[in-house]
Amino acid sequence: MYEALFQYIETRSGLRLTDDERSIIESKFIPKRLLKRQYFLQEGDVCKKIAFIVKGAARMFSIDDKGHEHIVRFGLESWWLGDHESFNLLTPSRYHIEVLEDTDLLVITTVHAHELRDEVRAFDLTVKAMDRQLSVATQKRIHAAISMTAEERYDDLVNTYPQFLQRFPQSMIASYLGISPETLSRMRRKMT
Amino acid sequence: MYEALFQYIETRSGLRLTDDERSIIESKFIPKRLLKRQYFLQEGDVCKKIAFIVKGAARMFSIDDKGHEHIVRFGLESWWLGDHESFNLLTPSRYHIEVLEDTDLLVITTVHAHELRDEVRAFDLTVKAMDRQLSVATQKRIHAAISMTAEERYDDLVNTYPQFLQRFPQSMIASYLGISPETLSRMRRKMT
DNA sequence: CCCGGATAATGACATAAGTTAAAAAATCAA
DNA sequence: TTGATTTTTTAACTTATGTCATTATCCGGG
Repeated sequence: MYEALFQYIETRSGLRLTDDERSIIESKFIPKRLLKRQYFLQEGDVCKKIAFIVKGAARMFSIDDKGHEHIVRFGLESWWLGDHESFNLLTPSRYHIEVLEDTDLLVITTVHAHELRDEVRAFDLTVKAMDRQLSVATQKRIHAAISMTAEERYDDLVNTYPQFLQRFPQSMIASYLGISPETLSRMRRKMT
Repeated sequence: MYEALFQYIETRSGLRLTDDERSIIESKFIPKRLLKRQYFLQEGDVCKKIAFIVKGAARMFSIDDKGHEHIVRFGLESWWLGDHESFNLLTPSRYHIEVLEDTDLLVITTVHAHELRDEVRAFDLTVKAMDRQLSVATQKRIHAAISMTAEERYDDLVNTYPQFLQRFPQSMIASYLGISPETLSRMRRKMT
């Protein structure tokens, strides 16, 4: 269960974890299994935990006043779940986080995460690497949103995250791209 | 010149800087003045430096194959300039960073920034706080892009960054919102 | 294997936003 | 101040995308 996380930390940090450090990590992360359609976070709650996905899939989305869902982020194996905005500002979240398959998580609280960054250098380096990676990915997504047509954004997604097409239904891909499912369906027909 | 930066670090980190630390910081940041329309970074260059804006304004933008400019980010006093993607991945930047007024910067290299994070704890905390703030802001912007109409996005900008309307021409605001200047002009008329 | 619910595709139409071109207004420099 | 340049506004038209309704397809459970 924890093996995937150790692997992840070693790869990201470029450091080898000692047995001691592994125990520390095990003591701070709690395993949790969610069944398909269960929620990790609901709108209005403050996000006080983040989770490493060992196995499974999830989405983070909002619901607007017309009842439409907007997917801000997907999660798959070795990704993290949590609402950065709520987590960092301690404000009620505007989002839901729902797992789309039966999913195994390793959950850690804010406090434990801070402690762990101080106690295990590899973890601190990992978080820094994640922050960098996230800032790259989000900047790309913003650029895509303001400068590309829906078709170009879809192309981009197919190239960047081909696994999304296998794991998520088309209507959710459309929501992630910020277009209606009908538009995505038409685009796909035209492209083949 | 450095006073604004010291202030910024003390506020963000919640720590007081010693005279020693101030000297270290001064030794790593180089002051630089750019005149209106000069570039801090050009497309194709690798971004190896970031800069703190002491006084002035800037924009980071790309140019697509139709010659249209797309503004990804603005910069004002106490903000930072640099392309995260190029900076973190060491790839050639897809963006230009241009100052829009005569601008005073404090510039630091990647290497010096890393050293400084190790040597001055307040600086490390500041960078962490900045990363958090950035992840909040970018998540918000992504959500806005996929879930709001152009009009709602403009409203949001007016509330979140009212100073933008004073400092940047309307055509650049439109570019930042991902709409044509004509559309923004029409929206504004309708709203009054 | 068939049924029923979910997901995707399609068509007709409505609306939002882009494009092009021209005029009006604002800004800047001599 | 004035003339030149840039920015903004406006209008007519095109294109992209959304909406609503309907049909087709897929898929899992009996």
